[in-house]
Formats: sequence, C-alpha cells, structure tokens
Amino acid sequence: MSTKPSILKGTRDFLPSTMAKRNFIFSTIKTVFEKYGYAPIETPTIEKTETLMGKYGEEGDRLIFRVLNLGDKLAKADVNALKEAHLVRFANSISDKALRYDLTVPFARFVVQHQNDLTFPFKRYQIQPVWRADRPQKGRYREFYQCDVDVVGSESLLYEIELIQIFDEVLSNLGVNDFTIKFNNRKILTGIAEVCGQADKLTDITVAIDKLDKIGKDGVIKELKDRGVNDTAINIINPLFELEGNNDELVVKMTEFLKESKVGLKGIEELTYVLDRIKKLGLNKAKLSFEVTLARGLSYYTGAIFEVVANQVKMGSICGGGRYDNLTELFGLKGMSGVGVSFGADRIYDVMTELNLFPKSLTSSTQVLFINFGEKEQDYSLSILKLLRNHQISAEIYPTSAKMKKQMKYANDKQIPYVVMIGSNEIETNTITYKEMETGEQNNSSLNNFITLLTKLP
RNA sequence: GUGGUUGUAGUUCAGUUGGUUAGAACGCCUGAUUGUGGUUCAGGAGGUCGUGGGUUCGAGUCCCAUCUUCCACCCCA
Repeated sequence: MSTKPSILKGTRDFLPSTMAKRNFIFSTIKTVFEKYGYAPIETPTIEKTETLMGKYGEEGDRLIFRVLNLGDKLAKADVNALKEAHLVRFANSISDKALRYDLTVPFARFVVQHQNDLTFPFKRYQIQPVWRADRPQKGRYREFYQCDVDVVGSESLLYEIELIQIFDEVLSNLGVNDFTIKFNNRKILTGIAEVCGQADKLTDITVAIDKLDKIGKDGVIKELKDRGVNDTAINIINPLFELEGNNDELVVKMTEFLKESKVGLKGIEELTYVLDRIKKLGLNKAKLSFEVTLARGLSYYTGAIFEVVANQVKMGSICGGGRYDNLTELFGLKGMSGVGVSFGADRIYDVMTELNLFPKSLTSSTQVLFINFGEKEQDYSLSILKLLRNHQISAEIYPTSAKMKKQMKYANDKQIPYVVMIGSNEIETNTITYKEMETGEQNNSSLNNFITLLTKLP
C-alpha cells in the first residue's frame, strides 16, 4: 500500500521552469560578487551544535534544527532531564549536531580554523541553503538559500560602501526597481541607551524601537514599559519616534541627541562617512535611507547594520547584514572585524514573481528538436545532432518515431524554438528542413546555413 | 513555541439544514489531420472528498486527533 508522497512543511520542490528563474538570480548575484573581488567557499550542511548555539540569541537557538545522534550515542540520553522537563538539557544529551542556521557563523568558524591559509582582508561569498525550525508563512521557509558576501580582517568603512553598491547593482540588474536600503549603526543604538541612562537595557530598547513601523509610537512605548525601561528614559527616547527629514537632516538631529555619548557620536561619524561617499558616487535604483529605529535582532552586530526591503511587495526584508567585531573571538581569534550582507534568494524570487520581473527567454534550454521519422532517419540525425552540439547548440532528438503531432507538441510544450525534420527527401538532397516554431515558417536549407543562423542568434 | 485558518480530479474551484451514482473550467489522452505544434470541433480517462478515529440508519458536510496551507505574534532571508 503506497501513501501519497509529500514533502516537509516549509520545504519545496523546484520544477525546471522554476530552476531557470532561480539560476538567473544566482548567476546575477555571483557575477556581481566576483566583480567586486569576492571568491566562493562552501561549508558543511551540519555543524557541531556548540558552533551554532548561543550565537543568535535565545530565539535563534530555538529555531536551530537539531540532528539526532546515531546508534550507541543515543543510549547516553539524559532521561532524568526529560522527567524533570529540562528539555534543553535533554535535547543536548541526544543531539550534538545541527543544520546550519545561517552562513555567517559557520564562516566565522571557517576563518578561525583556516586563518593560516587565508589572505586578509579575506573576501568571500557563499551561496548555500540554510534551515530554520520556524513556522512557515509567505516568504518564510524552513529551508532557503542565502547568498552571503563578507569581508573579514579589516575595519575599513570602504567595505560598507562596497556592500551598498553591491546591493544596488544586484537588485538593479535583476530588474527590481523600487527598493530601499535601510542603514543604521549599532553604536548609535548604544548611544541612545546611554543617553537615556539605561545602557543595561540596550537589547530591550533596540528590540522595542525596531518595531516602530509595525506597532506605532504607542505600541513601542508600551513595549518599552513591559521590558522594564523606566519613564525618564522613555521620555528621552520619545522624540526619536517623530524624527523626520532626509539623511542629512537626520544626522544633524541625531548628532545633537547623542552629544553626551562618545559611542553614539562614533556611530554617527561612521555612518556619515559612508553616506557622504555614496552620495558622491551615486546609486542606480536603490534608495539609501538612514533609519534610527533599524535594529535587527542578531546580537553579534557591532557597527553598521543593513536591511533591504522591496517597496511594492508586502514581505519581510529581502536582504540584511552588518558589521561584527567579535564574531571570530567566540572561536578564539581576536581583533578580526568583519562586515557582510546576505541576499535572500527565495524572497527575491517571490518579489520578482509578484512583480513579473523575470525575462521571458528563461524558460527553455533546448534550442533545436530533431523529429524522429524512423530508424534510418534517426541514425542520420544522430550525426547531425553531434555536429550541432559541437557548435555549442543545445539540441535533442525525440526518442521514438511517434506521430508527428506528438513530437511537435513536445517541442511546443518545452518552448523549443526550432524543429528540424530530416526524412528521406532531406537525406537524398543532403539538406535539412527546419521550422521556426514561433512564426510557423518552414525552410529547406543546407546544414551549414542552419548552423550559421543559430550561432548568429544573440 | 502561542492563537487563528485551510485541505474536494493533474490545477483552480463549486457542492444547499447531514440524504441516491460528488460537479465545472482549464489541463491530459484519442480522433477529425499516417510529414506539422500553439487555434477549432467531437469523444474519453481521471476523485478512498488530506490522513486516522468517532457520532449517525446515513458524513465531502458534524466532533476529536494528526499532517498540510495561509495569517497574526515571536523572530527573520
């Protein structure tokens, strides 16, 4: 008895037509990354639990997919922990490995492990799937691809500029016309916490004000209170919820606001440096926007933070990232500042689908189909097929001498642009007959003319 | 992880207060057309109503569980 096959919640199969579009995204991204001097690497799908745990905050730990221990190792299960409802301790006793949650932390591990083989500043990109035990929603999957580009071993703000240019170039090249790069600096957030005298509540303050867009001013104030931020501090923060103006005006206002905080002013200085340079260099389609309330939950960011949203689609961010000064320190290597961003390929796909941005020409890979008229004609076609392939023309032959209608329909369904017919007439006259499917036009010509025609195509 | 929501043919969806043999469109197959697809016409095949229990004389319809979908929260690409 066979049950209906299905796949796990939040995962997907990709059909050839989908893969064509996904590969278009990946190759666009790769091309830009390489143009800026980044080289590809890969890391394993599963990592030791200890490598991943504790790097993403409490919420993050909960969302890590754990992999069960095998065989005898399982016998070490801490049954007492289970009885006492210490679920985390029990989980650790039966699992010491997990699927990667993102590409940044494994990369930090990679840098520390291979530090002697790398040239710093080390620029790498990495395109691989990651897994999160989250509850799926639109644009939210349990398995999805991240396209990360990072540089470690330099504090230079040139890399912040470079990453903004990469955002702009990739998304513009893909045809996404209306998107905003939100930009902020963790030091500014630290400064805000200092100025209001609640430096110890930095995380609570950032998590709360990050939600301004979503829950509004009153919602944020309520959340701040719930998180134990005192009223004096809330009154100091309050004006930030009504800040208006362009990037330059915001910088002026925030400089005033943060005048008592050394860290805060340092953040403003870094941010201004980048904003000024970008202003001079110009951007293609991106809007760059300083957002004081942009925080991002990932706790390892220490400097610049980025987030990119597509303005015409209601979906979470399509890219994100920032600077981290201490990530490699967790694996025993100090003084390695890094900055990087991640493109969410699956969300970019969803955005492009919704806005109908994929080029039409992506659908078919086969250019020429040979009609099969029988054994003799088939053998003859085979040698011509080989010739076409030698010319880098993607071609195939129908596997049986089925009815013409069926073979034509196959070409039509696969959107193959040319059909070649070689029957006894053509063999006798040493010619081929080809049909252009879109126009329906049919010609008899020499093979060489046909090859010339195809190789001249764009 | 919390609360809600969804599931009927390959696909998108109808299906009355619980009542005979569960329908449509598109797609698919066959033929009109034995060397011509995308249009047209004629015909045909496809469903254990997500799965497992329960209530009932009787369940696609009501109840419970489970899986899945989408949404809000949490968090995030």
